[in-house]
Amino acid sequence: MKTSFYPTDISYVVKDGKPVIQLFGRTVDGKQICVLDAFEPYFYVVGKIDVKDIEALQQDDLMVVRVEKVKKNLNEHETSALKVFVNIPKAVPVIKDLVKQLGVDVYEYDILFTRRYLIDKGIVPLTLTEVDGEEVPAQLKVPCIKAKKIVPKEDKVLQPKMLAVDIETYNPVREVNPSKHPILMIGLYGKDFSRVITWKKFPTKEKYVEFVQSEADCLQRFVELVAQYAPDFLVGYFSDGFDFPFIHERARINKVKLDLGLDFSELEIVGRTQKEAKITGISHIDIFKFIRKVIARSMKTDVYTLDAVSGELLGEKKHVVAKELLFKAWDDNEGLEEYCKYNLQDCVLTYKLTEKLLPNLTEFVRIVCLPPFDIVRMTFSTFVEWYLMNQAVKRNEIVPNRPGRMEEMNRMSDRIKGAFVFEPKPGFYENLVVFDYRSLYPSIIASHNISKGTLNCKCCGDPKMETERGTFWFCGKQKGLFSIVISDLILRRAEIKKQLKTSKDPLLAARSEALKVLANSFYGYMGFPPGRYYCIECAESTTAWARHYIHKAIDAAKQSGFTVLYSDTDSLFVLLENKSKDDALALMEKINKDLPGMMELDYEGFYPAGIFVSLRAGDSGAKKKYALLDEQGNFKIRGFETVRRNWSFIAKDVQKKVLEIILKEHDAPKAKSFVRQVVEDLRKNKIPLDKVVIHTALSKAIAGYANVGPHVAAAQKMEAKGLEVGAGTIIKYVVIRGKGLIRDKVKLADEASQDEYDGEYYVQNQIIPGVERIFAVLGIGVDDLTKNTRQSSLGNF
DNA sequence: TTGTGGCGGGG
DNA sequence: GTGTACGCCACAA
Repeated sequence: MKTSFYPTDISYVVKDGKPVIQLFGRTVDGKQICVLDAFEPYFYVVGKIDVKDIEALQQDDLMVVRVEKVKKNLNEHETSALKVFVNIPKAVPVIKDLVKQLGVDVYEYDILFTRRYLIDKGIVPLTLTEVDGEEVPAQLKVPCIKAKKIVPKEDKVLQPKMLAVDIETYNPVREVNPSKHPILMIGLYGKDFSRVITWKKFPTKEKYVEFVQSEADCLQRFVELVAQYAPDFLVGYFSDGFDFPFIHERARINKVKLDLGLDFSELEIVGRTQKEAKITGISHIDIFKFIRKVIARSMKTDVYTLDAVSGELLGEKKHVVAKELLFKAWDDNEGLEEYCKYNLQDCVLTYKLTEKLLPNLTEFVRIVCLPPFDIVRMTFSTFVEWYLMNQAVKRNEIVPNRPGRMEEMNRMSDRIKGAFVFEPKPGFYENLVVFDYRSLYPSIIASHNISKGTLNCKCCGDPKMETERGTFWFCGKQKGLFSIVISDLILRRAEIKKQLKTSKDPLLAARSEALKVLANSFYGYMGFPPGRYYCIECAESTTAWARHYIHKAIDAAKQSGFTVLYSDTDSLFVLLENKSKDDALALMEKINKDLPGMMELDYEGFYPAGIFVSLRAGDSGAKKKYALLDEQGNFKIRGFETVRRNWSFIAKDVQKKVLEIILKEHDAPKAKSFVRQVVEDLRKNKIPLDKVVIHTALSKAIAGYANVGPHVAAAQKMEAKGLEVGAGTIIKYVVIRGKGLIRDKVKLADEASQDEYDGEYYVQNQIIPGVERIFAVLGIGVDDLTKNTRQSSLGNF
């Protein structure tokens, strides 16, 4: 009988001395199943040795089953190897040590059994798979099929059934302590399903609230409801680090069995430093981990609280309630309904976030070919590595070993020379054109065949590249693994981008993004010390070629009569002066004609005006600090770190307005008089109070601060008023007039009045630092902005 | 400049 | 579990 299903999770058991893979998933008609498949553990041996010597190896009940002679490639060169099969997975590390003692090399002895299975069978989680086999009885919560044959079927993906979970705990002090404090409520949210289980009764009309007798009952009911809902994904926010470890400990204390696993196994917390909560057959997705690792780089926020992340990605926030007073509400049984609402809303947000990011998660699962549980918890280097390993196996390559401790230490001391930066002269410029190399590092790796196995080959030697650590070249006859794999990624992405022009499918967009991110991670991976495919010569060559090509573009621009203003890594800023945009495009064509393979210089844009500022007045470099104005009137601002959260609105407003006047109107005197007006208004307390409020988030508990800065002083005042203040609390304060230290002059925002704020403080510490460097470029000093001289002029520029 | 310790997220 | 763990920042030396 043939069954089509989407695998979601994988594990294995040893039955009658033989390992059996358990592949959990959901069938096309929506039923959960488990597929059982026999699979043999093995590893490779390379070296001169008698097969009989290996066959004889045994230790207790761990033994070699058989040995096969195979043809493989090692570091991209042909070799003969022995494939050593052992009886159970646990035997691999033991037997490989025995083999190693015989003086030969061993490989692929640390690839997890379940992952080995996925690679070898080419099974892609979340993707339609067909199993041929009969149903067999088994001790599981779901029907079991014993596989005769299992193959990937169609390029269709699962819409997983998801359940979000969140807990609230009794928390009288600022400390998380599951051994002392009980769980008060557990929230669940899924499709057409809302529930908050709690064990103190109060009157309510909300249907989602369910009362039970005790904390133990609450935990018990949680287990029942999860089983009833039968999710593919159980989702939480920081649930590896908080919710599940807490639930686990409370269940232990209350003697409740958390047999959530589809094989009746209990929730398991593994790992010392980075905890992971595992449930057999159900994928526990800690969406926080995925967001911080994969999505974070494309987000604006710099804090990853559920509130901030939901706000940005969903436009929805947490339910507002005094969380730190929950223990009191519980003791007095007053206002608990609000906390239930809060609990449920956290689940809703967690659910929606996962729903939104599902295309991204799914694409990483499909590219890297690992279960969602693993993908959510992996870093980029492991993504690249796992992808390479998959490709290596497909190409009959033996996967290199990870470095030993010593080797890794040696690698860590190796630093490579970075990218080329041509620093601009600070100043105001008109009519700039920006070019950049499209995917510079990936395209160099692809075009120059940069790979561990093609490094300094014996058969050819061009072109050579001189680097800091020697002369390197890459084979011109045989394509290397890195280069093949990265070319494939680039081509696949180009194909998807074509499709995206006529389609808005979020899966396609996510796939394109995933491919890009993966390709961009290759360069970093080559210099990643714990990597299996570590190749410092490859990384060094990549940056050396990058410098070569950017210099080439700079030279070509100069030769065509352009003034080169600025260049960093892969981009080039030139001034048009008396030339046209067409001249710039012609220059680009000329440069592109000589580029090898997949390399290409792109026209990034034309900017009517731009300003480059220096780090400090007098400093020559203006690296990565500029503001450009495009033809639509939008700003492109880089490196102005002055616009920060903990600045007052007036400081941000003034900086923005000054850039606008200078770039759009080219009117320095106007910008100057604007600032002077603000300075005067501040000194006369004419700027509204809410514009001078400073917002700062407390990074830790008040007691943790050794020296009391202004925001800490303000926090102390809040505490004195009886408000709960801790890490993460946003402190809003105003600096008022007076003598002494700043911290003695702070007032809470809602207690200060319009006429008492210290205008001079704002001028010196908020306004001036934000615009000082911009004016320095125009030859206008701080005194010109703040001193009370009515007359001072500067010609138009 | 390099090295180390703590913390993020959650309540 | 055929395992090994991050990455950034503040602060010190």
